[in-house]
Formats: sequence, C-alpha cells, structure tokens
Amino acid sequence: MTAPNHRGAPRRSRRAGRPGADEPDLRQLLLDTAIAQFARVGIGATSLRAIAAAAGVTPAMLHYYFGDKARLTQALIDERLLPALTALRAQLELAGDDPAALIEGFVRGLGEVVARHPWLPPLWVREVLCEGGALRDAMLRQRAPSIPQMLAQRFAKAQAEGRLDAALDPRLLVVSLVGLTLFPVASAPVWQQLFGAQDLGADALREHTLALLRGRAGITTPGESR
Amino acid sequence: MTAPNHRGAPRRSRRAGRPGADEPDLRQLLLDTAIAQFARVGIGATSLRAIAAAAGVTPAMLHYYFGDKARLTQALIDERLLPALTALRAQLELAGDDPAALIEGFVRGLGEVVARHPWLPPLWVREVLCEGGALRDAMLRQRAPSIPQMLAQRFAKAQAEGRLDAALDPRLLVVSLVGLTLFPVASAPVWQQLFGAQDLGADALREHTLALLRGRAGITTPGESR
DNA sequence: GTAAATTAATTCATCATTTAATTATATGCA
DNA sequence: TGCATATAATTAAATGATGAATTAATTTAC
Repeated sequence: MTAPNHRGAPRRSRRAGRPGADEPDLRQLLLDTAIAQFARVGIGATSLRAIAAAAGVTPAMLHYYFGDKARLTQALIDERLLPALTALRAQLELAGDDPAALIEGFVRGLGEVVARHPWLPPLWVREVLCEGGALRDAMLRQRAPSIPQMLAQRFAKAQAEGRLDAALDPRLLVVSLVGLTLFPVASAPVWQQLFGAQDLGADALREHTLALLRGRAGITTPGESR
Repeated sequence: MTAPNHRGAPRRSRRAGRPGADEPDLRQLLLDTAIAQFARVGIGATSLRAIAAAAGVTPAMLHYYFGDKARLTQALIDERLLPALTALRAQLELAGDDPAALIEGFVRGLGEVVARHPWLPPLWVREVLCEGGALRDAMLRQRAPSIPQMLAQRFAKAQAEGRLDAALDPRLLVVSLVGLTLFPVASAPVWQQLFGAQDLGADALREHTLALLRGRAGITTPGESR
C-alpha cells in the first residue's frame, strides 16, 4: 500500500522514523511540491493537505519544517524567488548601458531564468502582480533586488544621453517589457487551447517579443540576432 | 442617504420584509459587490460572507438570488463579462481591415470597455488567463465572442495581402497585444507602489502602448494620433 | 538508549449551504 | 375604502464540510 499513484506525484512512501544519511532532503521536496502547486492553481487555492499528499507525507510535516503557511511562502520567497531574481539581476548588470542591449538582455535573461524555474511566471503574475495578497507585500517589503527600478534608471540615463526615444516614459517601458515577457508565458495554456496549437512555446514567444520590440526604442537588430 | 459607499462597509441596513417597488435591485447590487471583491482579491479568496457583508445583507441572500457560488460566477459571466466582450467585439468589427487601424482600435476599444468595467483586467488576467480554474473553463466552453481568434484571422489576411510584416506570427501578435493592454492595467497597483508614482494612469498606459507599437507592424501614426 | 523524523488523531476556525422564522408589501375581497 | 391574507424578501440560526494548526504517540537511525 504505497499510496495510489494518480496525478504526477512521486509518492515516495516515506518510511517513518529517523532517516538515513542518504535519504533525500524532505524539506526541499516539500518546497518544490509547494511551488508546483502554487504555480498551478495559486497559493490560496492549494491546501497544505494537497501539498503533503503530493509529496507523499502527512500535513504535519509542513508544520514540522515550516511552522505555518505564511512561513512556508516566506521560505519560498527567501530560498527560491529571491535567488532566481538575484541571478537575473546579475545577468542584467552585464548587459551594458545600451537600451537595445539592455532590452535584449532582459528578455533573454528572463527567458533563461524561466527555463530553469517554470513556476515563476504564473506565480509571479498572479500572486505578486495581480493579486495584492501577502506575497506581494512580502516581496515589496523585502527590498528585493528591484530589477524594474534598475531598468527604469538605465533607460532614463539613455534618454538623457540621447540614445533612447525621449517620448517613452522609462517606467512604462519597463512595465510593458515585464508584461511582454511574463504575461505570454504565464497565460500560455489559454492560448494553446484557444488557438488549438501546441507550438506556442517559450522560444517562439521570446523571439516574437524581441521582433516586436525591434524598430522601437532604437532597437535595430543589435548584432547577434541573425 | 441610502448607502455610505466607501470600501468595505456600505451597510445599506436593508429593512427586512418585502421591499417597495422603488427599492434598488439587490440582485444587481450583489453582482456588483461580488465583482468588486473578485477583482480585488480573486474569486477563490472572497467568501460569500464578505460579499454579503459588503452589500449590507446576510449570506443567505446570495443563496436566495444565485443558488451557490458556482452559479454566482456563472451569472457574472452571463450578465457582465459576455456583454462587455460583445460590446468590444462590436467595436472591433467597425475597425476595418488595416492592421494598424485594427491594433489601434483594439487598444482604444479595450481601453473604453475597461474604463466602464474597471474590474475586468484583474479578474480577466488572474482568473481566466493565469488561473486555470472554473472561470476559464466556463469562458472557453461558452463559445465566447472570441476576439483573439478574430484578430488573428484578420492579421493573417493582412499578411497574405502584404499589408503586415510576414515575419510576425499573427497569433503571437494577438497574445502580445492582449498582454500589452491588459497586464499593465491589471498590475498597476504594484507599479505605483514600486515607482512611488500615482501618475501611471490608464490613459498614460494606453498611449504608451500605442507609441510602443507604432513603427512596428506597419503602424505609422495612422492619422488621428497627433 | 536517545534524539530526530514521521504519523495518527484531535482541535479549532471558517466557510458554504440549508432551514425555519420574521417582516413588510401587495392584492383580493367586502 | 378598509381589512385579511398570500407572498416576496430578508434574517437568524443550524448544519456539514474543509482546512490549518496542534499534540501525543511511534518508528528508526545513530
């Protein structure tokens, strides 16, 4: 009776008692499972019960490792979200000052981060950008590595130096940029169903976004794009 | 006099008993209240309790008028969402065949709809596009007035006739367009807080989006834009 | 034998839903 | 016109489900 294996769940059928040294880290597994569920149906809609069941353990384990739901999401932020964003920001630091390169770097860099953390777009768009719940507050309080502010500052500098169309509000350019990169990925299932197409993958989306942005903001095929 | 209409507690203090003919329609008030709450914190996160309290009545009234929560959201779709979308589609029918005019018509038309239904972007983005819950299924099943498909078809036609850059996937262009128009509005509170600015209003967002799209997709200031 | 990890069972809160009672309006009838 | 009664709208209270959080036991590695 190792727990019936429906859905995607591993169901490790964890043996009770103190684990051996070679046992996989349950805490990390719980975080992964929680993130997957959160990304799929949202934080509010996933019960600790469901997370525990998907991980093949008892809900009490979540309390054992994290305390309560609030501290679980806090751990999610501290141990997963912030590192991912910090990595993205580090990538952007290298992107240089040219707005075209900056935009291309942001779109491609975010693409790479998302490839490694597929849960990020839906969770981010729903819970942080559109929800107004605890996760947003936690993120904004966190003095997170604010990529938007950094981008807006660089865009403003580029405008001051005449390297970017001064008619564009730098902040709104950032908003559009974030929307163009996160929104299509986060909403991909809808479009696939609506258009009956499975080929609206991440790569196609990213290249399309870049194609759309070229010709604007001084972006004119900055070299490596064919 | 009738209802001190601020945020959480209008408290109409509705008199018990059969109402007179001049009494306002409670059913509509409940729909409005539900929509406001849904847009603010999401469908899953709002309790019928909260809706009833905000409307100044007992939760039992929701059962009286709608039956249960599922039929409440169904009524929301039937009586609010679909009419709003039908109106938008009707506007688009008039926008003509030129892709530039079509895009401008879409962005401006959606802007007008949103101005009259401010609850639409957050609810739409969160529940339909990013959630995967009942509302999405209901919408897609509904054979809703599918604006995305209509736009994609017209874009494809324009490409066939050489009036639109053939390098753009029409479907992805639609996705980007929807994202560019809905996402910034739906996520406005975050940006206002992040940038410490209150001036990121709907008008500025719309004009910025159009400015961003011009120069692309053959959109070159199609006449009335200054 | 001891401490860490885990489960099973329990408690408490919240929420959706239902039922029974209550209030006031409208309507029929004299 | 005045009164009685049916009926629509509403409340208050009860029910049942679900989920978060807790506690006490149980298992196993060291």
